[in-house]
Amino acid sequence: MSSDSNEKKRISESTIHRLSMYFRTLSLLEKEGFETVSSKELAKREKLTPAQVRKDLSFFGSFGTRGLGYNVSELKGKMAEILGINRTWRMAVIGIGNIGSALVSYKEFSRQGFNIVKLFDNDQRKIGSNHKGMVISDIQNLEKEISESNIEMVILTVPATVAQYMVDNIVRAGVKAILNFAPINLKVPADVYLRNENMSMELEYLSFAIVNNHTPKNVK
Amino acid sequence: MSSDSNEKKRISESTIHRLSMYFRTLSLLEKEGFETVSSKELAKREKLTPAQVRKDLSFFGSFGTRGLGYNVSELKGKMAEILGINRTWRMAVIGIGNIGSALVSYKEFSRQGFNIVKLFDNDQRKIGSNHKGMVISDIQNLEKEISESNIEMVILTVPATVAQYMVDNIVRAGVKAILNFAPINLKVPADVYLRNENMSMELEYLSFAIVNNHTPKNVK
DNA sequence: TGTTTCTTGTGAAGCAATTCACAAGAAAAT
DNA sequence: ATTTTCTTGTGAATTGCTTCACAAGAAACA
Repeated sequence: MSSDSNEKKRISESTIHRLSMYFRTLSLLEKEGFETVSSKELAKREKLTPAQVRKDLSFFGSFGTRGLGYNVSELKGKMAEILGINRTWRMAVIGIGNIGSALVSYKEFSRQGFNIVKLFDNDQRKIGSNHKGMVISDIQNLEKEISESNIEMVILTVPATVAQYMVDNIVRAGVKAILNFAPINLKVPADVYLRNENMSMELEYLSFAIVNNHTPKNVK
Repeated sequence: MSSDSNEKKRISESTIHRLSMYFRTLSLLEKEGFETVSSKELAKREKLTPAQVRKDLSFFGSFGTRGLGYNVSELKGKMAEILGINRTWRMAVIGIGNIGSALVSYKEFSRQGFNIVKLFDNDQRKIGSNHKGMVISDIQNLEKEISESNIEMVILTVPATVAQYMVDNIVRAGVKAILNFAPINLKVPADVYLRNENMSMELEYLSFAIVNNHTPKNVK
């Protein structure tokens, strides 16, 4: 038995993040012309141990050949499949301010198949205007427009004060995943996935590291 | 003894991130008018256990009063001190593209004392122009200008292809901490702290979660 | 003043993640 | 065909992180 969805393997957050890293590195290796790669080489590029790499992969199957390593493009494909990025995702950005509008033009997202297809704002001056080939919609119509346009993930870049209110709307629209940039703890129902991108927190980590001469560095 | 810098306590990354969260929540509690707070209440707001909160704090001292809890503004002060944000930091943003220029205007940074005081780019059309009250400098002069202006941290928002080259310059300029947005594994000397902000990785996590019906959700 | 109630701070226990170590399998070399 | 070399996949050991559980201290109250 293998990909039975009832096998509730509890995969750790770190393992998933490392899969993303493997995917990225495999893409690079593919470009560089490598046909195969060993866990040793993969580990070296990620600053991990070979055992870590093999263990991570082992949660999902056995993809290698003993004595030889992994086939680069095959493993890349497997990673994409596991991560759910062997397809495209339709996304909306909510809040077209500084960060929001920067993310709309962020090439890395579309390159990975995360396609931003709808923009929302509450500012009358922005609503109806054209932004990177898309018309900015009124946040008032969010529920209706999101559920009609098959959007499964949203990026939330609104001020912290209104973030929870927006989340409630987003959830009602049937969205299942939210990437939140507002520095606030949001509440979502158990079946909705929420990730917080907190950039100040990263700077605070650096600040802590400098001030305390912290040793476990270069993490994440 | 207690705050001796030679006591190399190995504080985990997660603990440090939680300190940031405590700081944020304490600021909120202070605004809401609370004088004291218990580990129980703090934990509830962060979706943690009270023991976790107390253990985290215990690495740095004992700040509470048994039977009563913690004094909100005092603890907030301690957190700021530990995180090194009871001061301001002079920062530079390198690469004034979409993301870079959005971060220059990102209020949350300055609110936390991370002051962006210098901008760099390599685009002749941008160099010399005024951006949010600052003149964009030529990346050619980075080493000289950074070391002259007392900058200890930089935000790196350049394309992945030139990121390592820029890091080498940044390091030579004496910068001790880098927040990198380029999706690439950078090499830095052992005494330089590097954090990677990888937004695609967060979307990939969400994608994984949806596709695999992942259970440990709402983490970080 | 004495008793009750509350909450901290922290060793010990429990759990989760990482690394070790090696058998097993496959290719390459002789 | 046989031996050598290489590298995977994985239980077992280890390390690290979180939670438990409780003594100790402080306030509140009678």
